[in-house]
Amino acid sequence: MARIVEFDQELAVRRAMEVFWEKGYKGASLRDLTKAMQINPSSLYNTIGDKQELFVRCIRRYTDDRKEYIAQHAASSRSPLQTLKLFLDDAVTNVITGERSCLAIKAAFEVAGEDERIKSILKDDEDAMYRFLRSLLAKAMKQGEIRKEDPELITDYLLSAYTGWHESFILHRDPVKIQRMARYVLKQLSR
Amino acid sequence: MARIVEFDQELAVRRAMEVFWEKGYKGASLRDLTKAMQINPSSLYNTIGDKQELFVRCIRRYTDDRKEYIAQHAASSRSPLQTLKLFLDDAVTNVITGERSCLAIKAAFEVAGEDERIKSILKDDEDAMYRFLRSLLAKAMKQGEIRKEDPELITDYLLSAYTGWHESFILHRDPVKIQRMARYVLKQLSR
DNA sequence: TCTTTTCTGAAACGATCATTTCAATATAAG
DNA sequence: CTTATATTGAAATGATCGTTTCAGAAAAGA
Repeated sequence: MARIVEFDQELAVRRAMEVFWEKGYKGASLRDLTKAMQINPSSLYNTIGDKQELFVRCIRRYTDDRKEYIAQHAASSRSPLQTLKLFLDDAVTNVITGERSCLAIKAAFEVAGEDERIKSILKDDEDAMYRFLRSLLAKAMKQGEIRKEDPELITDYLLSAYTGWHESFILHRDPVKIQRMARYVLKQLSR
Repeated sequence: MARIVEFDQELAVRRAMEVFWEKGYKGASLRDLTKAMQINPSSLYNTIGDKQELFVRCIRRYTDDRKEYIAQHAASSRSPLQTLKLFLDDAVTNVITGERSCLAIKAAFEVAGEDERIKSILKDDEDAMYRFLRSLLAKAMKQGEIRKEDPELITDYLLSAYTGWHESFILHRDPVKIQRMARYVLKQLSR
């Protein structure tokens, strides 16, 4: 037979993801990408495909990481409200420590209007997060940990707020502002 | 003396704005731009400047339009709550009828991390909106039209939600979802 | 070891990028 | 009308874009 593929695809995609994350889809050149991936363009095209396909893989990798996060917290033994608090803490941390914001949100605004595959992956990602939060909120309400309301509305509210926090942090770089908003969300829920 | 500038700069910038709005900063080529502006690249460089400068002008034009909107509603004779309702209606309409989302938000996520001038303009824009809403909310609270709360927090909440609505609409294209969220906001305020 | 298959690296591909050049053109002042 | 100055359109600039080509290196089976 013949030679075997030498480079680690998973690692290479992870490295490409970092480049897309920082520069955006259009802002990342194939030179940037292949340099970070430490492979030759020919290797990229022989294995993964073109730039668009690589981006799809990167977005999938990013959202898969989130799916894992959700799975972990969904199986948690903590109380719903405690899980929710942890989730909000992580959300705040994500916003105020990420230099380059959130890859999924950036991709939504940059290319989801033109690229159906990307849009579909991001939609699935949001849906998964939606189901997780809705179920969490429903449980917390049932157990009387938070005020009873339409859990779907609250979920939409949380997801919207998270996106807004990212934009706010890009413009103002004010961690306290984000933390205050998160605290307010929690206060409103338990009030 | 000499020849006078022939093309209408204001109109040309407006046309360029549409291109940036649709394709993003990096996605818009100078061919796209000058074709839409109906001018020659040399005219662009002799009057406005390079691509970045043109983008700055476009973003300024966009945010100036918003400033005008704010000024109109700030001087309105309606009650604070009525103005707020109108504002929310406009926000929903903006989200669910705009094919290309919001130029300011897209620019924030695409370039505000790297371009200080753009970031500064967008920050000023957000600050203006912030002051308008805060004052509106404070008045509405004073007059007992809505529940008394920290008006700054509610303002942050509203602005965050607006950004999130845009992302939601890009992914789901569900107008009813946006309308429900807006109605929920209002319900929560007056409750 | 030899053959066969496949991957890798360097180079080159045409296309398009943002930007500049410059001669022809148009206008206002003298 | 002439002259001086500025704008315009067409073309070309070098750089960079995403992608492909291809010879040579590498590995597995015979």
